[in-house]
Formats: sequence, structure tokens, C-alpha cells
Amino acid sequence: MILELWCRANNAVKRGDPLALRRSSGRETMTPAARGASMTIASHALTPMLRKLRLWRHLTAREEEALLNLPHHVISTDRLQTLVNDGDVVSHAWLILSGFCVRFKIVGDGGRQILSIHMMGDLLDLQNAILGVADHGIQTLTKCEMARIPLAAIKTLTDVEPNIKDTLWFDTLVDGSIHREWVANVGRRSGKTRVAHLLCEFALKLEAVHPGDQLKYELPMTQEQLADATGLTSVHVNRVLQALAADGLIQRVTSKSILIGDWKKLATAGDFNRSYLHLDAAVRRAGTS
Amino acid sequence: MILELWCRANNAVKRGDPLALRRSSGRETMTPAARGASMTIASHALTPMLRKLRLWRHLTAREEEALLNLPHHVISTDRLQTLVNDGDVVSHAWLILSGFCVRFKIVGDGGRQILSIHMMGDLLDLQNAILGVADHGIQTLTKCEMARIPLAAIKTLTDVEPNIKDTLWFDTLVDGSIHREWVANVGRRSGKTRVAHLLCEFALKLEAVHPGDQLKYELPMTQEQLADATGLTSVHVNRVLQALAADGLIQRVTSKSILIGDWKKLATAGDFNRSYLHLDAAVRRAGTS
DNA sequence: CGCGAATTTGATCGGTTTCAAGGACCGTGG
DNA sequence: CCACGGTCCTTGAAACCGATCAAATTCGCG
Repeated sequence: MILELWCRANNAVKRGDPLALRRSSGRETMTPAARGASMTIASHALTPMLRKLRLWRHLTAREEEALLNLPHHVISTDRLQTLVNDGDVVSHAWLILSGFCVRFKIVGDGGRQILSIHMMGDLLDLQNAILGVADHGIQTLTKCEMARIPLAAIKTLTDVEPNIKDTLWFDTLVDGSIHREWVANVGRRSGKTRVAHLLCEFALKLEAVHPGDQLKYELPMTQEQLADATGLTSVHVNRVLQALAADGLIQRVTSKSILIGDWKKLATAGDFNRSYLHLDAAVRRAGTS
Repeated sequence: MILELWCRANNAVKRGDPLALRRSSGRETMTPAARGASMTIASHALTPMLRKLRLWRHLTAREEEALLNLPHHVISTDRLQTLVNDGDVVSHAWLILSGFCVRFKIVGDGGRQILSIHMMGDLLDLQNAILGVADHGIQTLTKCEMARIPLAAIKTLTDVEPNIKDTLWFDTLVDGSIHREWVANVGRRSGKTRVAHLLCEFALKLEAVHPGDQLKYELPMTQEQLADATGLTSVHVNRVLQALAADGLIQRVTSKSILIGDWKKLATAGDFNRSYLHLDAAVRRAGTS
């Protein structure tokens, strides 16, 4: 249901002829007509990015305009599409317009570790693009609409708009902060705590991009993906979810629909402290300056 | 012994009257005379930073000069000093001139997770400073010499020197890449693999700032700290180290001195692929442009 | 309705933790 | 130079959390 709301929120994006990403090639294909369409019609396609960046720093109207005018094209993907592979040479950033994605790594024994979960407004892969070679993969969890933005255009823009560069830098720093929390999460917390922590993080990130009461939401992940994110197995995740439900911390209407029964208790069980998300950065900044 | 070499390399730094950091307050104390001394005499104190930043991007002579002229003062610390606590309001960055530091988090049950290990030339806490509130702590592993640089000065400099800003941004992105590798390391690898991976990473980072054969080095960490970095217990780290030695992957002359017996085997055992360190970024950049 | 994917359950196994105690090392002071 | 004390390393045995394996059940969807 939340997904539906988002689609409505994004209805400025023309999707008359959504372009499916080919699973085999991993690169988008696009007719000249479609390319032209996405460049001109979808002039406000990038608005989800603003909602996110405004959390970090104040942007002037001119700066926001410049961000919206970044060249891009919009792509529709199936679920479970791998957009970027570890080792790829990357020259574009991805912006999520709708849907959910993860970043991940594959380790030697074939195990997979999800590094972060992303949603509408998140600018993905700017890290990979600036570093030049991808050190991790990117995969969609659900059907997504993504905007593909050339790094060169971002460079050109940030070179003349220092405040935008600072904002994007800040955005990547928050990513780093979340990584650090995840290191602690998978390194030093029990299975139950890890899962509870993830549920809290997801609720708060949802709330940030889509204000409203996010105590009930659809978790766009299978238990196996949840396991990959928490460093557990899917079997154990299943048992942990049951335990959380038994304690009344969550209720599970369907398998993926999470209803947080008691936020305070869940946050305590998840050893969750929102400060690492830095969601109050703009508020704090405004208050002190 | 490596530490000795480094001290010699840093002998431009005047340390006549090292200023001990007070354990209780966590803030440096400094006589006016000493402050003046560190500002003027140690004009090349910041050179270790250049060696690191040159790995990421080319810097012009003027830019390097500007970086060296950043206002700062030099501080000597004991081992196990906590320089920054989670939650601190941060207005300075720390540059390591000699010695080793870690970044860490404390989780709910009192457990500690080390997030990254740092050495000469590493610019610490720029993340915390830009984000405003520290989301993690910083502690010295050994006696260190640190330069404390006001964030305001870095801001002023990077606003007029975009290439320096890009370089520092790149530096924080590499930090993020290392964080991602650590998430995968503690999340999805066995104890033995985790420890082997850490030993490989440390050798390579040493090599980067202090070229020479780093197959033998002093690991500036106790087994308990190794455990905090790998998400294990010190008892288990002890057993893992013995196992690695039994397999001939490492030799242990003293408890902390690591001699890598077979780099290839250790890298394989540690599922280690250096690409996430992005140490070849400058090389690659030079080759393609 | 029927198929494949995802969830759930049970039983067993094993890597890692925990607890506890002994021993080695190192810096310090006498 | 040695004695001392504290930190760190090492070892053993037992307990436990989470993994593994396998099978049954439910869910989602065309």
C-alpha cells in the first residue's frame, strides 16, 4: 500500500512505455524516441532527490532547479535486477524514483552480504562512480523506476555549485555513518537484536522520505534477503521474527507486512539509536546558524 | 622497529615538550608557548597527509603547500587515549603523524566494535566533523602524534581549492569502501577468514604509507582489540592465530609481531582482494587521462 | 486451480562463546 | 639486576547460539 502511495506521488514521471532492463546484458536499451521523451517530459522526475538532500543542507531555489535539470533518463526495472556488478567501471549514478534497492557484496564461499537498503530519493552508486571501479553490486528488491545520471554532468554541476557538492558529499558521509552502524550491528549484536535494528532503521528511513506514521509498513524483502542483510541464515531470521512477534514487539499480518507493536520496546530490543542516520542534521543546522 | 623508522621519518616534528592528553577530560591542554611553537616550528608536520592524498588524486605544488599551511597544533598522546566519544560535537579533524588509532562503537550490551584501523597520514574524524555530531569514538592504540586541524580552516581551504575538496571527498569515499568490506567481513566470513583478512589489509595499508616489504610487521593490537575488530572473542582470536600459524600462513616471533609466511595463501584464506582499498586509483587515473 | 517461490518446522551439528585458571611477558621500582 | 604487579596470552571444558539439512506447509500469482 505504501508502494502505491509512492507511485502516486511520482506521477509526474511519464511511464507510458516503461523500458525493461534486460536481465542478460545488465544495460538499458532505449529507443531514440523514448530517450527524447525522458529528457524533456520528465522534467521533474528527479524531485525525489530534493526531498532527501534537503534533509542535509539548505538548497536555494536556483540550486534545486539546477539539480532537477541534470541530464538523465528514466528506466523501469523488474525486481531482482542487478544494475551494477562488483568490478564494473562505473560512469553513472542511479537515483531511485520508486521501489527499493540494495547494495551487496559476494564473499569467497558464495555467501552474500547486503550492505545497505535504499529507497525513493536515494542517490546510489555515486560512490562507485567517483571511485571509478565498483567495489560492490547493486540490485533491485522490487520493481523500480530509476534515473540514470552521468557522473560527468554531476561533476560539471558541482564544480560551479559548491553548495551542491557539499550536499552530495554530506550525503555520502551519511552513507558512511550507516555503514559504520552496520559493522557494529553484524559484528557485535545478537541475531534478534540485528533484525530488530534493521526493522527500526527501515521504518525511520521510510518516515524520512514519506512522512506519516510508518509503524506499519511493507518490508520489501524476503527472509533470505533479511538474512543477507543481518549476516544470519533465512531459517534463523524466521525464528527471530517469530520471537519478536511473540514478545509483542511486532505483528505480522502477512509475511512481509510489519506492524510495529511497540516502537520503544523494539528500539530497545534492537539497540537502536537514530543519531547515526543524521536525520536531524538540517534541523540542527538551522537552529544553530 | 617499524615504529622507529616512522619516528625518524617524522623527525621534522619538534617534540621537545610533548603534551600529554589528560585521560579524564579528553581535551588537550597546551601552554601558550607550546601552542606558538607547534604553529611555527612544525611547518612540515602535515606532510604525512600528502603521501596519503597523493594516492587519490594529483595535487599541484600550490595545493600541497596550502594543505601544509593548514593551521593546526601537534599533540602527543599516550596509548589507549580516547580522543573523541560517540555523541561529541566535533569541530576539528585529527591527522595521524605517527602511531595507530581505531574508530569504534559501543553497543548496548557493552560490547565494542572496532570500525577501522588507522595509521600515519590518515585524516580521522573529518566525517564526524562535517556531520557535526560524532557517531563513533576514536581511540589511540599506541602512543601517537596527532595534528588537530580546525574544520573551519579545512572548509575555508576547500572552498577556494576545489581539487582539494575533491581529494578529501575521495578520501572519505575510500573510507566508506573499507567500511563496506568490513560489513561483509564480520557479516559473512568465518573467524579464521576474518582475521586473515584483517592481517592482509593491515599489511597493504602499511605498505601504502611506508613502502618497503611489509610481509613482516608489528601489529599494534592486542588479541582483544583484534577480537573487537573482527566481531570475535579474544579467546577465539588466540586460537585462530594459532591455526593460521599451524598452516604456515603466518609466523609469530613475538605475540604481536606478524610475519606473513605465504602472502598468496594468506590472501586466499582471508578472501582478500585489494581492490576495495582503491590504492591504484591514482595510477589508474594517470593511465587513462 | 496449480505451480514455483517463500515460509515454517524439527532435528542435529558445529563454530564460537563463556567461564575459569595458569603462565608468559613487560615496564617499573627498589 | 632482580623482584614485583599488572596486562596480555594461552589452555581446557562445557554451554549455547546460530548453521545446516531436510521436509512439510503456505503464499503469491497467472
